[in-house]
Amino acid sequence: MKLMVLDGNSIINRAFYGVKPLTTREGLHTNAVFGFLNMLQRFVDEEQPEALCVAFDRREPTFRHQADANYKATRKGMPEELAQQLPVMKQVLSAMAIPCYELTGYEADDLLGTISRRCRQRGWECVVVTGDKDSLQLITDQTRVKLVTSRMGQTLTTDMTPAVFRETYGFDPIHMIDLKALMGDSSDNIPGVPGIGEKTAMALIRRYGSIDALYAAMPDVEAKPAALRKLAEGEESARRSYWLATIVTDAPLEFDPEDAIRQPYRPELYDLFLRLEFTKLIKKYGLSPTAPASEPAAAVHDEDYTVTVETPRTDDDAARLLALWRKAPHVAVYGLADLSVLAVDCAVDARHGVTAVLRSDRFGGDWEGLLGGLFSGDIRKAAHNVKDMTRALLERGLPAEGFIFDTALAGYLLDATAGGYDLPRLFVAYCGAELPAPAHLDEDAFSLLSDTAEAALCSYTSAVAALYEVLPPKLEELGMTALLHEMELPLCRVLAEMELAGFRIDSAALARFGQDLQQRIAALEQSIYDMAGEEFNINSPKQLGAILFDKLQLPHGKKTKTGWSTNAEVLEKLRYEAPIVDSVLEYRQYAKLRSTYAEGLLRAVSPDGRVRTSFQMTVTATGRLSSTEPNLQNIPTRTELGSEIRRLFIAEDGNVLVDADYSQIELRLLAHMAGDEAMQQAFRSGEDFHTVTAAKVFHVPEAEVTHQMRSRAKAVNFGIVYGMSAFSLSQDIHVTVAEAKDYMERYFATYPGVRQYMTDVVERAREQGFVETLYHRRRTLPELKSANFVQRSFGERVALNMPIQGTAADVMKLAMLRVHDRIRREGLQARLIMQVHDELIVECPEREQQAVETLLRQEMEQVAALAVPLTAEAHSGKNWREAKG
DNA sequence: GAGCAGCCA
DNA sequence: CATTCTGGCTGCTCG
Repeated sequence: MKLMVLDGNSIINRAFYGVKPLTTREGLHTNAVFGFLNMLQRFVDEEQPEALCVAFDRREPTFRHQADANYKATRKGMPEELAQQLPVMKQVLSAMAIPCYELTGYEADDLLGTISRRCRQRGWECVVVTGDKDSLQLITDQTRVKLVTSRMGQTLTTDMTPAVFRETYGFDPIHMIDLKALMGDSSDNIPGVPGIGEKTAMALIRRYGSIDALYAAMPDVEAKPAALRKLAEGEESARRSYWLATIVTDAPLEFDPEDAIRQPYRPELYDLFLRLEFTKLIKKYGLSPTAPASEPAAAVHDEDYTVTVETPRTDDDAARLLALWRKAPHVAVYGLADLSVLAVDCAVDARHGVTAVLRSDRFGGDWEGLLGGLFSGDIRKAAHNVKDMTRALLERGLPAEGFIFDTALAGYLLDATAGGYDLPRLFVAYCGAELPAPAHLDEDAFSLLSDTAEAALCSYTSAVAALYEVLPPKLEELGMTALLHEMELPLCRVLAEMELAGFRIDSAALARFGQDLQQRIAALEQSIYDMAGEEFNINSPKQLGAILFDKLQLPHGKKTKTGWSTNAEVLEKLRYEAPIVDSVLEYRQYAKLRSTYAEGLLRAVSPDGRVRTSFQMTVTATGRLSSTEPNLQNIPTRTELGSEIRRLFIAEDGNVLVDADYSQIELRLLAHMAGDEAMQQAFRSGEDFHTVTAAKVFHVPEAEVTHQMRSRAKAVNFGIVYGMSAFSLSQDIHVTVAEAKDYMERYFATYPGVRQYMTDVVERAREQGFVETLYHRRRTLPELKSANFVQRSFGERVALNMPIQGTAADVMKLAMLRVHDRIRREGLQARLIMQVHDELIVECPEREQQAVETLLRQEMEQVAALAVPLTAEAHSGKNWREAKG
């Protein structure tokens, strides 16, 4: 028979810090409970114990505290969010019929000791699960300690048997007590022998086994004279520490291993999980409600307007609804991400509406037919997050047409810096009321809580309908109607197809690349430790700073909020001070490539060998897209090694990648918008713009522009777009502030229209409270009115940058629509697969390569008519790096 | 989650 | 006076 006993406090503590905060609608914190249950499940699966129980600490002082005033005196209390979850955890365990033990005057460790001993007496095997190394002293042939550690965000367990322990420590488990008696424990405030550290203590215990044997051998103990003296002086402290560190195995606990034999869950577990909103767990544990849920009834929304809620069950029901929807000027749709449940809100007349709740689990007819009808072009739909709905539909081979409005996109256009556009938030902001029903909708919630989930779904759908009444006039007022209908909405389809297409990646090669890096990292790690004279976590800026600036006394540069900066810029300057710095820089480079790119990307590869990013349309303040899970817009390119990653993004067999990018689109837009004749002329000349700028700024013929002159001109060119100061420019190109100021002065003299534009745009922004792009995308700028200099300056830089970056984003979005459309019109198999702000990637059969290169260049260049030419270059290759040209 | 670091345009 | 260049996302540490 096997019993597993958990150290409740240790495990819940790990769960708390390992799981991101979760709160229920009632405001109950649940992350630690959730994490605990997940870990518990894992342990049970691994061990399959016949009996299971949990031991907890009590708050009251223990016998150790009473004997020693200092014991654990420096311990910090647990955070309130965690403390709240302890009683809940115990309730859950009780509902799972898992006994919990706690005993006044004793710590959980003592209960673990006592429980494991009783198991031994009964001839049972015992597994102690804890994150606390103190318990290792309990290891015997019948008692194993499952040591839980967290590394890199995930939970690892090590099974410590007597053999594994000896292998690791070099002495028997019971002598953990002796070790602690010598070295002490700062977190528990156990003194040990003052002056004896881990290294010495380990060596002594390995040699002598116990403190009794050690002190018996005095004064002939093999140790340095200083250590010997400390040992002699510290004997009393060591004996006392030994006693404090010894776990009790005979606590007066009413316990018999039989008590912990597994029992079925109790019925109250369902309600408890419901309150904790653990709907996934309800399903996983196969729980069901004690009382049947009631059927939904018609919902009355307000006095004059009645809504009937109905759920179609047959094809006849569906046909009737489809006919109704086709006649209506529009309907509002909202549904679960997997389209298993949807609600469609439709006004029948001024006083009456119908909300249809389409449930695949309740529908007996042709479900695909129903969805196919609903999402065809002859029903006009307002929805929330059209791109995601389109992706879900296309993924299932269904049509995705007739979307006439997107509440999330509208919210984004109206206020690009609002921070989020979920329905409850939009409803409060634009309809001035809370959403009537709570917002906890996912597939699991739905299958379990039909009435509440349906009510929530209906209220969400009615919110979409209500927002469709209020938002369009607001958009119209700001001149953004076209932006929504001609740019953002049609782009949803393009992006959905791109996401679905994905990007093929050579995952075997990526895995090898990661392993190579790992080897290099391991070697560097060792040499860094050698140079530092100790082991530490190189990934921790705090620990690294301590080594570099305290121990090695290297000069420190910039400070951060928490200490001295260790970033690449600082380390670069220290390169020649100490060889360790170079190794750290190299280590950082490899570690970044390995964790973010090799491992990170591998995690995201689908079984078909492609990675599928998700494009976010409502995140950036300027109108750009962003890419998440994984982010494919920041794949390395600047360093040789980094760009190896790009080599692993490849075309399908028989296909090529065509990569087209705009050349200096932001500067060209600046030339256009600022109306600067000289700058426009420079672009029209077709010469290299940075060289032309350098020639003008430094008053030399273009042929005499040096590499350094060009790169400085380039830095000024880019800096201008960001509203850069002379100080930052000086930092950037490593010259004095005075020189930087001089360069900027000469730049403005060369392109006077730019200075005028910069003054005008900020002034206009101050008057209007916003800036906008050529296509009327808008960003409000309350910062400009701030009394705080930092805030106001930020506002000014944003005012300069947003119209340029934002117009570039608009132009690219329009180009994407045109490229997508032309590919379709020409009947090509090519498909757009990526966008990286000024770059588009198309994957196509080899035979289409020429046509696609031409098409991309033409559509990108001709999408906007500006005072300067827009130019795009296209290159092809078998992989991304090659296609970059 | 905050803070740091580092990757992209 | 205190700062010092826009817009993103991810991984890691610390607690």
